[in-house]
Amino acid sequence: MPLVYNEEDVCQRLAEFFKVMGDRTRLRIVKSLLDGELQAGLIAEAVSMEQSAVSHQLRILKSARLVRARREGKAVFYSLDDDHVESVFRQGMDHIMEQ
Amino acid sequence: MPLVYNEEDVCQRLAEFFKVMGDRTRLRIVKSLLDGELQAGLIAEAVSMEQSAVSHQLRILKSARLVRARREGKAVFYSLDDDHVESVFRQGMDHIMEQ
DNA sequence: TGAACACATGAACATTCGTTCATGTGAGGG
DNA sequence: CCCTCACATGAACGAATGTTCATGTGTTCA
Repeated sequence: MPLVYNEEDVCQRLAEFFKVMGDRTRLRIVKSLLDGELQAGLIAEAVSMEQSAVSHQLRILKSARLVRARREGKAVFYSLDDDHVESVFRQGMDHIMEQ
Repeated sequence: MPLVYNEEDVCQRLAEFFKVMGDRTRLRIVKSLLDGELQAGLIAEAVSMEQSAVSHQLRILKSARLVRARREGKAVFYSLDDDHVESVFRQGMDHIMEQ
């Protein structure tokens, strides 16, 4: 894997990242994780959605490295993967609040 | 228009914003505008795409207030609408460059 | 006014996406 | 072992998305 990506690859990968952020359900999940890790079931409760739908979205968030999972017995805990996710979330808020 | 939005609305509007950022073509357009305004035709040239396709995407970017347009004679010049667009772009880069 | 240029827009099409429903998997308790 | 709990996954369906092709709009200049 090269250290420097060409413009095409960068925009492609960046687009994939933002595409994952570009869904209301996934953003509500991310939002529910801003204060720390949460058990999968509680996330579903927090966003008032079916467990299955949330699980599908968690899978997408995990594949894109926006969240990470940790198993503890029967439960699985999810948390934001790195600080940039929160940064982007908040910068986006700043943008939509403007004007 | 209220000053404070409820969580649902925020995530909805935020998702719409990121959805617009979540396309390779549009990101390449945004990228081409990082250094300042550019004539529509030159943007199409910069991203090596048909004028029509770029125009459609510019429309979407403009509706979402990511870019703004300025007409000067026959030409139309586009530029990023506010600094948050660039901030989000760069924060996104930081994220995908990590690891 | 009419031709040329720069750009916008509408229809149509293939593709992608998110949800639901049904079922699968893995861990713990009895 | 078998049942239950917590979560994951696959198929399928309707909805949304991005491009192309054809055409429309608006501005300049002869």
